[in-house]
Amino acid sequence: MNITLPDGSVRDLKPGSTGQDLANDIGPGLAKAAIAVSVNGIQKDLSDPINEDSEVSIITLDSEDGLEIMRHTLTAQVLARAVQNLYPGTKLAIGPTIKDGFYYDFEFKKPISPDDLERIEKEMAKIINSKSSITKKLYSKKDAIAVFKSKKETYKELIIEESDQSDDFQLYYQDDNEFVDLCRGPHLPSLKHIGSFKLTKLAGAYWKGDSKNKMLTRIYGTAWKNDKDLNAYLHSLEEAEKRDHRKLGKEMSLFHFQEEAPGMVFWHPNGWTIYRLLEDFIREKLSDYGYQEIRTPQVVDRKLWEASGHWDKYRENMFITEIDEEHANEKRTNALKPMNCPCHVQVYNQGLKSYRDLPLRFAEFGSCHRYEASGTMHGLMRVRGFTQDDGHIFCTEEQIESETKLFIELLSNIYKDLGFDSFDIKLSTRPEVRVGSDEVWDKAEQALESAIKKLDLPYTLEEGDGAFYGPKLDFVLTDAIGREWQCGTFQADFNLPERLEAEYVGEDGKKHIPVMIHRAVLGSFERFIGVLIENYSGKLPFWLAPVQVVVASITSDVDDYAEKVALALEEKGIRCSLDLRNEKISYKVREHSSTKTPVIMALGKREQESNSVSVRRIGSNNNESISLEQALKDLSIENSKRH
RNA sequence: GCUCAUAUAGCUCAGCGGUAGAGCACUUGCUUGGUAAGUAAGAGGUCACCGGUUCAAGUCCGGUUAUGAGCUCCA
Repeated sequence: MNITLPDGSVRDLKPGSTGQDLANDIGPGLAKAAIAVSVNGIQKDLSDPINEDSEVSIITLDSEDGLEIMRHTLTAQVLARAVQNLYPGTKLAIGPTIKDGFYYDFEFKKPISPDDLERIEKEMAKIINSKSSITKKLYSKKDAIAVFKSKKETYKELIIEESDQSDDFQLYYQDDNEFVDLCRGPHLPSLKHIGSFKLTKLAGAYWKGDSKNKMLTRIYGTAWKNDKDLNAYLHSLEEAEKRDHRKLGKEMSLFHFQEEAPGMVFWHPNGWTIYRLLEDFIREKLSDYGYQEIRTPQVVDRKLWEASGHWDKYRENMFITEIDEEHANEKRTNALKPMNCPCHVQVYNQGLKSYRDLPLRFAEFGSCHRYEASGTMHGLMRVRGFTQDDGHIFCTEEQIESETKLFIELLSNIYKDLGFDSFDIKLSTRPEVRVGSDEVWDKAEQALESAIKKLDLPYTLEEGDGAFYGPKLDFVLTDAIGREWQCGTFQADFNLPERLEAEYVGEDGKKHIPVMIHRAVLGSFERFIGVLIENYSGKLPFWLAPVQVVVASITSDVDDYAEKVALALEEKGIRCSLDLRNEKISYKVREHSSTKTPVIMALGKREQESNSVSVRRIGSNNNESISLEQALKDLSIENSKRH
């Protein structure tokens, strides 16, 4: 049979030859490095026979695929075996690979602590040292279940039982031990191929990801080809930690949280400056795109929430308020608004609307409160009190597509100015439980999809992930350590307008129900600022920096000149602070650099005599001497460019 | 909400049964120094909160609250 290699060359091998035979045939170096093969795009064990003409590539640890196989073997064959050696009776659940590493879920008889990880690592090293070969056997469903039943591996049994496969269950063995694990493979042919690894953390995880199920213990780890790669990865994690907005928020004095108001931000002057600048920026953009800004109440009677359906479906997330009985002369229950939409419909409903009024775009920087589960809070990214750059578009079904297109343009435009050149779009389609006819869903899903396609943007489809009231687009940004955060959103809604009796008079003179589109670009100011800080590592662009320039005197003789320069900057609308402290200039430079001030102007006798300034930019070790006049001109221009 | 962990000075952390510690920051003195830490002294803590064990509790145990990492859920 003919085997075609990735470089196009063809080798003639006997049918039934294995990947290892092929590697041997190519050369001794590869024969040693080979860990698996890809046959016609499907990964196979090196020991699997190849029976017909195929395109085959040999996988080694030099490829991402190879690393993944190694991580897989490490978790399923080494970590799992080590844990069972040390803690007999521990049940195995699942152990997949993830980005840069792997995890394994166990049910321990007694809980273990993070200190145990070191012990497990040592046991793993011992197992790897045995350099055992790994072999696999195929079992029928019945036999496979019997194997795991005898070992009391209830989770494995369940996995096999629930599988629709009837035979060829792959069980992997090591040659020096009776350890066995079910696996779809492929695995390393031998433990000698394992590179460098480290167990990183211990956490709970629900069986099958369902919070109704039992919580298992998950051990996370990372693995690389060698120590060098492992250390580089660990170092990159440390670097990412330095960008954490919670850390930078403290260092730059942007905001804080405290026990009395969990999940609610205390904005400091510096942080609030960023917030306001961002709000002004968005306000201008919205106005350019035909939105009218409104403002609606924070505390609203439960009657409205009952009408909107929130009281039924969302109450566990709402802060409910009651008026002190002693003082209230009316008894009513209110809720802090968790969303702005019902209030926006109230504004829409004032006065009769004609089809000529549509699309009608309302915007509100709406302050919302949601009682989030305690474990979900995360710095600015997930809070209980936040402000959305919310907006609702009332339009006809026919207008959905053009509104989608217009919105994505607005969003891309804003994201680009704020330093995000790329973002992920997720299109979520109809869920099983939903309102509205299939025809309307068809139309809405098509409208959303066709708008993204016309803009030639990549997107991923999340089938069945839409809201019960309509399909949606989510716009996702990534934080310093790779966690994804949904920021922008665009959701068509066929439900709420009807519930809250929104109408318009159509061309036909009859009343119709408009479609309502919920949309936000930033999502929430809080989250977006968190992502923004991490994306810039705190080094915000000039226009967004809370303090744009620090004017620092080198000796006290030039304090007067420094004051003059600061005043001139302020007159140009530049936010500056004056540092006349009795400290050396290098001390001042260090301090202002660490708080990420974009520009430091160090002023000494030379500058005073020539009416100039020395400009030092954040991130640069150089400084440039220019005339004060030129500096004022340059910085004013820079300040007016908002990107 | 669940699992595990953590909570000591403004910040970062050490101390883990026997009179509260360090570095930085802060205040004051000396120093006027040219681009990432000049120098000396001083001040600063009900060791998150509530209870228990003990002659004695930051230190051991239990609970509460908050925070962190995951899981679940979401902007």
